[in-house]
Amino acid sequence: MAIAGKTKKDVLLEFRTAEILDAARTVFAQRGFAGATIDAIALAAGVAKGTVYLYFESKRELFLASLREGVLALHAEVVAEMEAADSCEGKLHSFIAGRFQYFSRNREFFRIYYTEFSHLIAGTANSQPEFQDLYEQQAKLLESVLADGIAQGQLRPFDVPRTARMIYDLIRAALAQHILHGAGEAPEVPIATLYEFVWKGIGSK
Amino acid sequence: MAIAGKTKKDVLLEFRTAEILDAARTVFAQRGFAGATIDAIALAAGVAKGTVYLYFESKRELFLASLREGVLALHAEVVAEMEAADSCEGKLHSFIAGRFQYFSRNREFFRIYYTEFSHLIAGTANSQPEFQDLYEQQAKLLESVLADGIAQGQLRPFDVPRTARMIYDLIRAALAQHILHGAGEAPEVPIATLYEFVWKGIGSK
Amino acid sequence: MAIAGKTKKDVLLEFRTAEILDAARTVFAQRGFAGATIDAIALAAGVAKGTVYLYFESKRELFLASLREGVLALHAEVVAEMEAADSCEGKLHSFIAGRFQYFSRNREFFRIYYTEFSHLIAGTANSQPEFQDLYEQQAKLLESVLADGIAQGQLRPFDVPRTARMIYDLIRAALAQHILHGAGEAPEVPIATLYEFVWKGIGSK
Amino acid sequence: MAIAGKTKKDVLLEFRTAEILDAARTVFAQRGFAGATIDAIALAAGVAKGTVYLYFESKRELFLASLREGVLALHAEVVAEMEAADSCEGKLHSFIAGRFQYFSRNREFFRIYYTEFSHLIAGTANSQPEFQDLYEQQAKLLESVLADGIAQGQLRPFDVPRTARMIYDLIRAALAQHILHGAGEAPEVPIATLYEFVWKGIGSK
DNA sequence: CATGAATGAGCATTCATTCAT
DNA sequence: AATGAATGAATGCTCATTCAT
Repeated sequence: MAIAGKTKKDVLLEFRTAEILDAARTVFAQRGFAGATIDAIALAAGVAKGTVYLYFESKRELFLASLREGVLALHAEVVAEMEAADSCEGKLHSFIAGRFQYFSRNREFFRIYYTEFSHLIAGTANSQPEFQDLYEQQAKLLESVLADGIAQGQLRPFDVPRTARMIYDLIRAALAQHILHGAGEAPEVPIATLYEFVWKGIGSK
Repeated sequence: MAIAGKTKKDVLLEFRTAEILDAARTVFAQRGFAGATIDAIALAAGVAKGTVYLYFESKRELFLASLREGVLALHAEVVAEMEAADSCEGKLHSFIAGRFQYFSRNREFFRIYYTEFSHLIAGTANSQPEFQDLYEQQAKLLESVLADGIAQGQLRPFDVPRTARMIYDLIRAALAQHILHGAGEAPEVPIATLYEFVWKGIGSK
Repeated sequence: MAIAGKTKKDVLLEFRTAEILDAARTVFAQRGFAGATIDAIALAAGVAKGTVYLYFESKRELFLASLREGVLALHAEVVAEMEAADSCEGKLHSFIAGRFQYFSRNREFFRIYYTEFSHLIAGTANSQPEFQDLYEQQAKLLESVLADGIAQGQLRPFDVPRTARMIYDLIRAALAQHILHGAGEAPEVPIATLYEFVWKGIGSK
Repeated sequence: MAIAGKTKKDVLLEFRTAEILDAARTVFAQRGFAGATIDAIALAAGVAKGTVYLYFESKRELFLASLREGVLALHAEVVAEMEAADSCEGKLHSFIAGRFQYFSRNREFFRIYYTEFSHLIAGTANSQPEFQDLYEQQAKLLESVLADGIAQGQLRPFDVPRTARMIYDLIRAALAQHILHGAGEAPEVPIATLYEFVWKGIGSK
């Protein structure tokens, strides 16, 4: 009974949180951080303005939460996919394909993801350290694949961190073309093009 | 006399315009579009707030003008550099190196350039058609090099527009690392790394 | 049984009321009326926010109740003390000393008492007639002593109501110095100083 | 010409400042600090909300300015009046009478003056050090008169700072009765009553 | 032409109060 | 009776834009 009571509360909490988070993601994606208003988010979530503040401390916090949630889900999915691959090529392919698949299912989220990581790179406004961490987490994942590839002689030696960031940014760029300007095209072609480009760019021969 | 009078006027007009444009570039670069105020720009330009509106219709318009000016200068410089190169590799190298050189001399400008093209790609808030044109202008320049390379058999056949945009965005990303996080490092190494990566990625063998 | 049941209810009612009233007094004293929140009071009282509204109509009402309670207790104590004194001087001294003693034991309460009577006098925002009554009750007590003193020839004739209010306010001011800025000093000295000043000020010779 | 131009500007500046300050004084007096809104002040001043912020940094700053202005004017007037008196009694009388006269001409201002000094004494909310200074300035003025009186043997020896504050607060209390509840009565009677009260309270015999 | 004083729409945040459970 | 989630009105402050001088 105690469990049931607690669960009921938790369900509501999660439900509202998700509701608001979803609305926030949509509005932030459409209008950007500055352009989004709490009013609009509350309206989209179907709650009153004050309710948003029961679940999130501030506009910034809400924004970060919506970004964090998406990035963590992306990361989890990609990691799972990569673990299923056994070769170095396979892992790289999973890293790329996993991202394409995730964002194909979360198109609106890509806008915030792309924009905010651009801001992070440009050093504009935010500097949220947590942000840098999320970025690093992604890059490290790629670094480890590249380092393995070099160790196994499949890849030529190169500056791993620099190249990892380069590839990471390249994928972001290709994703932008596909997700935002791809008009619903199947992801196989761009994935193949990108994978080939990258593999050739770093391959040993 | 009519000519002289008009010229004098024009000189003043151009002078003021340049003065405001310079101030705007600096302030926008430092604080971003939302964070910049007309007050700050007017102060930096040494004119009164109202004067800014005699030369530019709105804050947005001023921002676009300062961006346009920089992009056109970049374009002109890169085109000149590329024309001096005769081979396909040389042109690609010039395209990359020219950008690094331009932005090494116009570091503050890079922030707006980078951020705003990110916004353009993300489709956030602006959609200024003129903007899209500036982007296309850059991409076309690259496309023509790639197309030539394929025609001459130096590059393997691939989807030219897609790849051109991908490379273009990759260069932007590498520039961001170099200009914003490179701590004054010489541009030769990142240029070489990037060039090699790209050339291998699209090369015929 | 009916009596027992009702009593049980009443006990709980009184208990809750007192609990909330105490919490309110503390919070109002610390943060002032505007600065206090129902949330904070409910927390301090160990009840839920909504519960406060079961016992008091509004924030203002709760504030008034906590003030009233304290003033009535003060009044009762001072009256008892004065009745024990037989001379006119003694009664005046009791009036002053009783206040010092009461507020020495209810320091936190003094802040609301002082502030709110200031507001009452200044005519700011409240005008609660009940409030005026509490004030008058105090003043009348003093008036009767003064009138007696004049009747017995110990005091020179003067405008009794005006002087009573003046003395009353003077005591409030001296209390403020003692309670809020006295750093725990013994009350004897300020009581003596004040009593002497007043007695000389109104004495017949 | 330069002077004229500057004057014109200054005149406008002073005019607006006074206009807003007047409106602020009235609104603050009627509704208190918390109850007053910038909107209401702007409306009363006949300007737009934003204009208020061209002349004053914040609501608090505006409030302080309106208080400061009044207190300084009061102080200047009282000092002038006291200098005209040559005896110790005369100076004390001027101190009292000057205040009654000033506030008779600035009734609305008395509300802020009274309330805010009460807050200062109660230690509520503000703590603005400047505030404490204004209070001290008044008290010192009185202290010097008392110290002179004792030195000349006209007054019995007593704790000067404590008594000065007591008298100062007593005057505030009497002023409150007269200004706020005196129904336009002539000031002579309360001045006389108060002066007599004080003089007897501190006199040597 | 240039100025800068004035405008007022716009927005994040708080909190007393209500009411379904 | 008690709870606490939800509400939404209220407000200080910013800043792009205008316009009288």
